[in-house]
Amino acid sequence: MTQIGRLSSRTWERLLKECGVDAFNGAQGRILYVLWEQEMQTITDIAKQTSLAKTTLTSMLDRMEGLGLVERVPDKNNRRQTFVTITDKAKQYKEKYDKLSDDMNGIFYKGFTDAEIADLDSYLRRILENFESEGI
Amino acid sequence: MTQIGRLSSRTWERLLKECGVDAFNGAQGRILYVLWEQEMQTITDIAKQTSLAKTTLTSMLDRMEGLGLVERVPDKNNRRQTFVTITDKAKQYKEKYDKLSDDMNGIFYKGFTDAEIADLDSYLRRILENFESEGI
DNA sequence: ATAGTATTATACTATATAGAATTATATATG
DNA sequence: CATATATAATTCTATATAGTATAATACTAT
Repeated sequence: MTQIGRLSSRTWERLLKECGVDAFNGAQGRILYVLWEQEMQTITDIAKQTSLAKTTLTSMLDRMEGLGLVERVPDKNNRRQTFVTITDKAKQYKEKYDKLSDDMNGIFYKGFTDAEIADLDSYLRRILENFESEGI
Repeated sequence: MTQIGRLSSRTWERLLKECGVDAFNGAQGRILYVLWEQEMQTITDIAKQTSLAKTTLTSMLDRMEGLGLVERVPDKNNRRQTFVTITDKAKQYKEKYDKLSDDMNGIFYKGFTDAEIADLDSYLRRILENFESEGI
């Protein structure tokens, strides 16, 4: 699984570059993905959904803020926490992202039936739950 | 799968540390793993088996050489290539590694039957083959 | 009130990862 | 033989990732 992770990460970076998406890279794209689902989220929320450490997100979001992809919005009710929201600029890339995401899946799941994909998906979810139940 | 990769990478690092393995870290352990299988390999061989880029291995092997885990041995028949071999020091850790690897699988596959594990394994191999057939 | 604990995020630091360009060597071809 | 091409590894550079330590704020129990 580590190997697949590396190969798909590199392929994903390449696909983005080849299709002229130079506004963000692969890792940033994965963060944008969860923000497209829900525009306003705390850093802890994003950490949970991406399984990234919060320390990683601090610097990632710094860079993405510099690129004009996201903005930090202080929460007035809880001054410890900060909301992150995507900018209009980032929103414009969603369609292209979805298309490339499909291309990626095309490589990934070549020769798989829909049932097999669903099957694998359920295995992966179970593994994620195993980590969760270990408090990881 | 990216999420699982991150969680298991962090868990793997933690397991090694908790069990007092401070001679190498998780990423280095994965390289040692392929060298335990076959002691003498070129850097290109290792790159293929780990799906790491050769540039990554250059610096990884530098560090590991510094730690006394591996040695570079020039190939006398082909001066372009370099063999990498594990040291006796590294060999001593194999048993502990295997034990921790089992622990890791225990978390990963909790609640899985043997048949399900084999099933998932075959899906993952197919995905790896998909990348290979794309020349990735 | 306040002391202790939990939560949220960041700064700092170290390692991992990989692309582009480069160097050295080997192999193929005219 | 000379030149072009392929292969193996490295250097250089940039980003991603996460751990430890820290700071600020919120919550809880007395």
